[in-house]
Amino acid sequence: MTTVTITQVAERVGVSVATVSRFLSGNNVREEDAIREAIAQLNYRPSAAARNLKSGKTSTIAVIVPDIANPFFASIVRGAEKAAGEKFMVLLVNTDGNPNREERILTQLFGRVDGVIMVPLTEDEVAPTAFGKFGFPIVFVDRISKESHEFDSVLVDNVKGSRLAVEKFIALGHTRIAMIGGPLDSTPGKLRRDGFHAALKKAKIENNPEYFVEADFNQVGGFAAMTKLLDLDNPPTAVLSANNLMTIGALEAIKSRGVCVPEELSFIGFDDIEMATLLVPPLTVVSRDVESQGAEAMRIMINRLDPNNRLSPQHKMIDVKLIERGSCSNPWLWSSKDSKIDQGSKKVK
Amino acid sequence: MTTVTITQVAERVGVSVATVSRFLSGNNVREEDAIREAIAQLNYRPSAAARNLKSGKTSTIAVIVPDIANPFFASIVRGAEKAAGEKFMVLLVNTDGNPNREERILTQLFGRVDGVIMVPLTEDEVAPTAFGKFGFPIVFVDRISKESHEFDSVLVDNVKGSRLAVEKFIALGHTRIAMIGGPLDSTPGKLRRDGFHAALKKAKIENNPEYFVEADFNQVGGFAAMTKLLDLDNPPTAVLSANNLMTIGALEAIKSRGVCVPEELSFIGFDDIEMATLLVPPLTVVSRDVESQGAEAMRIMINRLDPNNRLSPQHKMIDVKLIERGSCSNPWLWSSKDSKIDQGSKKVK
DNA sequence: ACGCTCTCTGCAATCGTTATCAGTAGTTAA
DNA sequence: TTAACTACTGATAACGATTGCAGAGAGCGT
Repeated sequence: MTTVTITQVAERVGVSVATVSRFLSGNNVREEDAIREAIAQLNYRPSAAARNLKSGKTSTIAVIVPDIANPFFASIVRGAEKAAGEKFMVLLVNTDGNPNREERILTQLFGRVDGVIMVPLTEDEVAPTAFGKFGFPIVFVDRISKESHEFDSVLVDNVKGSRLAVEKFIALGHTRIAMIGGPLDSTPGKLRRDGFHAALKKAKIENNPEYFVEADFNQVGGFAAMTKLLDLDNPPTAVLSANNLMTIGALEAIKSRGVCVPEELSFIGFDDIEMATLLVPPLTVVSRDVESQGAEAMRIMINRLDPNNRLSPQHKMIDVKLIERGSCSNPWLWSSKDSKIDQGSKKVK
Repeated sequence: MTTVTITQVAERVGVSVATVSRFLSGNNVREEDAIREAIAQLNYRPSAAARNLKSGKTSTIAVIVPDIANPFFASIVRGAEKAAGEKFMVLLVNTDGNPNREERILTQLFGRVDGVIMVPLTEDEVAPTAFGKFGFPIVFVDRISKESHEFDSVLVDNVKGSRLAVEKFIALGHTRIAMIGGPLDSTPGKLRRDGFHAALKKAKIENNPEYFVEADFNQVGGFAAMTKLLDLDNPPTAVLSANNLMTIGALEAIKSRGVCVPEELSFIGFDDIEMATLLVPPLTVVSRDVESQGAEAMRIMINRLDPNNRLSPQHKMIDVKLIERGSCSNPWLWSSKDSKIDQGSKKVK
C-alpha cells in the first residue's frame, strides 16, 4: 500500500540511509542484524526505478519477436531467459511483424532496458540507420545485412540446411525437387533459397523456376504455395519447405489433395515441429537447436554489456542437421497408376 | 552513447526544463516547434527510469507463466499483449514451474511493474500469505483457492469441459472411459477430474479408480499414464487427457503400441493443439479461446490499476466447447479379432 | 602521546523527470 | 484605471536510491 523506503528502514534502526544502502550492496555494517530485521519487519523492497535512475542500469534485456505464439520464437525466448540467469530479467515484446509497432517499441524501451535481442521478420523492418540512435546494444537473431558489421548476430547455417535437404532428395533419386521459400527480403528466406539452388546446381539438375515458390513464412502461404506446386503440369516429387508454419500449411494442402507422403511425395521441413513424430508419416526436418540460439544471443549481449570488454561485433553461426524420420522415400517406390500427381513421365522433356 | 537529457533540450531551445516537460506531456507551449526540432536534432528520449521514479508508475505489466515454449501459455501472453495496447508494456517471465524462482521473481518485480498477471502451475507454488506483501495487484489465470476472494481471476469452465468430453463418449456408447488427469494440487487438475467423475456419476457409470491416472501436465507424464491405461487387464475404450502436453505424450504412447484411433480407442484432449487437424485422425478436443483469456486478464488488470475504480475482486469465467474432429467413434465399430486392447468382453462383469 | 592505517559512519550531491508555486504578460470586464 | 481572468513561464522541491567525501573511533607501533 504505502510504499516503504530506505529512509524508513534507516530511521527505525537509527542509522543513516547511507548505511542501509551500503548494507544492501553487501558492505559490512555494524547494525547488520538490526537492519536485516527492520527490512523484514517493514517488508521493505528497494525501488528498482530509483536504482535504475541512479545507476543507469536496468538489469533488463528485451527480446523482440514477431510472434510469441509461434513455438519457434518461444524457444528462442526460452533459451535467452535461461542464459540470462539471475542477473537479468527478460522483457518480451511482440511486434506482430508490424514495422511501426517495432519502431515505437524501440523508442519506448529506452531507459527501460540495457539491451535488445531482436528477431526481425524481414531485413528492412527497421530502417538500418535508425538503430544507432536507440542508445542500447542490439543483438540480431537470424538477420544479416549491410550494416551487420556494426551489430552482433546469431545466425543459423541456412545454406547448409537447404543443401542437406536437397542432397537427401537427390540421394534418394529425386530430380523434380521444389522449394516453398520464405520472403526474399528476409535473411533466412534469401539464404535458404540460395542453398537450395546451389545444391541443385552442384548436382547438375536444371533449375526449373516453377519449382521455387516464394511464400510468406505463414501457414496460409504454405498452403497456397503447396497447392500451386501440386497443380503444375509436371509436379515435383520432392518438396522442401522453408519454415515450420509453411510446413504445416503445406501438409494441410497435401492432405486435402489426398496425396500420400512419402509414397507420392517426399517432404522435408526447415525447422523442427513439435509433434513432428506424431504426424503420419513422421516428418523429416532440417533442425537446429533453437533454444541454444536464444541462449547464445543472450550470452553475447551480456558480454557486450560488460564494460570491461570492448569487443568487435560478434557473429555466431548455429549448425543445422537433418533429422530423418519418415517423410522421404525413393521416387520410384510408387506406381503411377492411381497417383494423383504423377501425370508426366519421370524424365522431363 | 552519452545520454541526452531534458536539460540539454531546454538549453538548446533557451527555455526551462519545466517547459520542455510540459511540452512532453501535451501542454501548449510557446516554443513548440523549436522544442520539437531540438528533440529530433539531439535525438532525445525521456528516461523511463526517471519517470517511473517520479510518478510511481511503470506502465508495465508482468505476465508470469511456467513455460513460454508451451503454445498454450504463449497464446495467453499474446492475448494479454494485444489487450495491453499502447498504454502498457508486457514483461514476460518464466518460472519454469520452480517455486523459488517464482518467489524471487515476484520480489525483483517490485518497482518495475504496476501489476502481475500470473498463471501458476499448482495452487501452492507461492505461499498465499506472501502475496499481500508484494505491493502490486495480481490477476490469476486458471487458479482459484481459499484466498481467491482477494484476487481477480480468469478461469475456464473446467468442469464443463470434462463433462462435454465424457458425454460425448457416452453418447457414442462407451462405458469404459478413462482420464489422464493433471496434478490434483492445481485448479485445472482438480476441477477437470471433478467434471469427469460428475459426468460419469450422472450417467450412472461405475467409478473405476483404475480409469483415473494422475499425471503431471507434461508430455512424459502423458506417455506414462497412457501406457499404464493400455496395460490394464480391461483397458478403457475412451480416454480424456487433461491438457495439451499430456495429449501429445499419450498419442505417442498410443502410436508406439500400434493402437488405432478411433477404431480401437476414442480420444479427446483438453485444450486444442496446433496442427490437431493434421494428425491422423484429426483430434477431437475440448477448446477455449485462450487468447481471449489472456486478454480478459489484462483488461481486468487495467481496470484495477485505474484509481477511479475501487472494484471488488473480479472473477471471469471463460466458456469451453467441444470441437469434434475424427478421434472418436462408437466402441463397437471395431472387431476384436486383432485388436491390441480389447481382451475383455464389452460388458464389464 | 603521536602518527598511521583500517573500518565504519553521516552528510549531501546526484541521477532525469514531474509537480507545485509564484510570477509575468496580455486580454477582457467593470 | 483597476481587477479579474487566461495562458504561459522559470525556479525549485520532490521521487528513492547510490556514492564521494570528510571524519570518528579503534588498534597498533614507535
